[in-house]
Amino acid sequence: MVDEIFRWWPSVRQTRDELPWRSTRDPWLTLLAEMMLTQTQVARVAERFVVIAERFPTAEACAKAPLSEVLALWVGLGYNRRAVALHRTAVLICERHGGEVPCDLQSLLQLPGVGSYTARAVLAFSFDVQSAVVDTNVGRVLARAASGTQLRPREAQTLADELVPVGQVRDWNLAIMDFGHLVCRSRSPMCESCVLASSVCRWQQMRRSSKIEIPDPAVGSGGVSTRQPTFEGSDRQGRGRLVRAACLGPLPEDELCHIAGWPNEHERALRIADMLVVEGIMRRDANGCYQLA
DNA sequence: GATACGTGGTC
DNA sequence: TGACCACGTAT
Repeated sequence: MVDEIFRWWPSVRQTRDELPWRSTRDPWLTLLAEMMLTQTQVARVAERFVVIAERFPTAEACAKAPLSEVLALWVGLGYNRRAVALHRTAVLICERHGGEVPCDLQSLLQLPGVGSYTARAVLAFSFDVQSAVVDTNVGRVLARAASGTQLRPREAQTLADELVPVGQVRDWNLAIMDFGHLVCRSRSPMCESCVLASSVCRWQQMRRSSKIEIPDPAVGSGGVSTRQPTFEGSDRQGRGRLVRAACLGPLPEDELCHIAGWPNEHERALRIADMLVVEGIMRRDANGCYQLA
């Protein structure tokens, strides 16, 4: 599988290398990019990454900035609690590691907002540590091509670790992610032109030798995300509106429900605002107004 | 292990 | 056009 994907990769590599975080191996910028990319599509992160990376070229620069500035830079990306985690992580990197991103898995996992994927991404992309990243794309490739069956997260990680070629950690992880994104896509995978289809891919083998349709092994598999409830009218939608509005100025308590888009649900808006306070995204000022923390 | 978490894009 | 999809971490 490794050889086939590496033979395919050059056809897309140049384009993919234009993504701004691919032109650096700086550990802090890699960590910043991966935290921004958490559950957020590449296309929407690209522009904003350039802005934030320029403002916070080091962990120290981020740690010294007020959280409200980090939040204001973040707004529009979604999952605003990641901005709080980023700021805390920057502070912790300064306190615990002298301002340098740690290069071991355990230390990285201690940082807020850094989980299995992000920690390994930093190791693989900026430290050349033997390590495999399993994001939704990689998880899908592994389930379909390497296994042919659903994988638990642990199994997916183990499989991924076994594949990493010595001395090509960064390139391999980028290549398999690109492959999952562009060829082994979630919907309508390009099996017709896939370099794995004729030989390696277990799912294709099963489909060829079976009369009935074989279900996609990537569905519900480890590392592949599950769907979520409707956004319209959800708490998340109201939260997003409150945080966005708070970037422009303090929010009086009695206006919260209108800003959240629920004119008749004052209680609900207040509950959401208080959740934002608990999460460290907002705070109540002396006037009882809500503003960015 | 189920659920919450934001926004923009596709069909 | 409204349901569906991409996209990891924390609890």
